[in-house]
Amino acid sequence: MIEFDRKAARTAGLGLLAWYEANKRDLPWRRLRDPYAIWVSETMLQQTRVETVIPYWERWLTLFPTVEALAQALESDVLKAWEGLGYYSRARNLQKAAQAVCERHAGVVPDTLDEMRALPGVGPYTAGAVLSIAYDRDVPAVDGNVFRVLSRLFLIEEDIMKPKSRKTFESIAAYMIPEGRAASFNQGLMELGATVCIPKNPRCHNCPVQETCMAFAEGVQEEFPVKEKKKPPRPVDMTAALLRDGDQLLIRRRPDTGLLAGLWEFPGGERAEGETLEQALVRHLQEAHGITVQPESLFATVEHTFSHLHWTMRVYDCAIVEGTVRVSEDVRWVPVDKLEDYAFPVAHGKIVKQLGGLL
DNA sequence: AAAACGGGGAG
DNA sequence: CTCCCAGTTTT
Repeated sequence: MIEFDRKAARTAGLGLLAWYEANKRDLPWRRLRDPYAIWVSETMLQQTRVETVIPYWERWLTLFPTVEALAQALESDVLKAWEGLGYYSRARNLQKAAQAVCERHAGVVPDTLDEMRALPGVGPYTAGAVLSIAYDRDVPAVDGNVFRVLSRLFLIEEDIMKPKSRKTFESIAAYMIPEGRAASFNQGLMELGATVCIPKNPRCHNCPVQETCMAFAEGVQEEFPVKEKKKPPRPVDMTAALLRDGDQLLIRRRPDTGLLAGLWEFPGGERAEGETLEQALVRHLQEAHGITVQPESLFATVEHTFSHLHWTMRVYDCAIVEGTVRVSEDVRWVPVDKLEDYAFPVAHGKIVKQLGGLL
């Protein structure tokens, strides 16, 4: 099984709890006990910093104050409210989950691990976080901060990138929970990781559990957690077309699955092997919209890095030399000053920003 | 087990 | 520039 110092774990659990109660940050979702509001905050906080989330969370609770409101909202409004937060499946899943909660649980966020886990977008972390914080259940909530803090406290050398190591950390975290106090303990563990036990240059001098930290005792806190290196983003040459009709520009909605699902963009696509950028653009517009275009001038170059790929997107001012665009629900001519009504990924939003003096 | 899935902030 | 963050889903 897992080896760790049980006595040290209990001591650290209590120390962390006391430290959190005395030092917790005043975050807006900590002022409420509404399970829905907490669930929304936990979903937004996935891979996203607190400071980034706060304004989104406040706007979200105004737009969609209840599970019912979210369930009944237009998906386009949901995506617009999420615009810029990234990982858009979180927003789509959150709405689907809200609809499931209305159908299966009469609009009440479930209070059991199994029922929470059954909702789309709710994994082991979010289920544990909502159950402990909103319903005071003594279950662990293990995120990146917890991996880091516990790996240092107990000198755990397992690679945190491997799925199986989650169980190790959940077991330790579960053991450390002071009975009935998981809400504060779990948040304390994460708070310590976010403010003191940080990845680089951890502030061990004002750590409440320095006494029981094995990594600090050996001066190796910077070496933890053990994490395998991930591959660099793959470079992709992307093209996009500015097609004009009077004061209007052509935009289209991306497919419901895959990268940036459901967001709007300027038409174009990846350059294939052995193709020039202009050839790629002409091919994509022909294939997708049945028109032949002529790239006339380079309007802008936009760089954007995702976790797994890097776009260099060339945006061309184009003329349609043959055919007519078939408009639909997902392909529209939109006046420049109405573009802000649509949810764009950041890369295409950069294009919108540069459109100012165009028309 | 590995890859896909965004975006921004810190050093 | 590199690394990393209150992760989940799909392959």
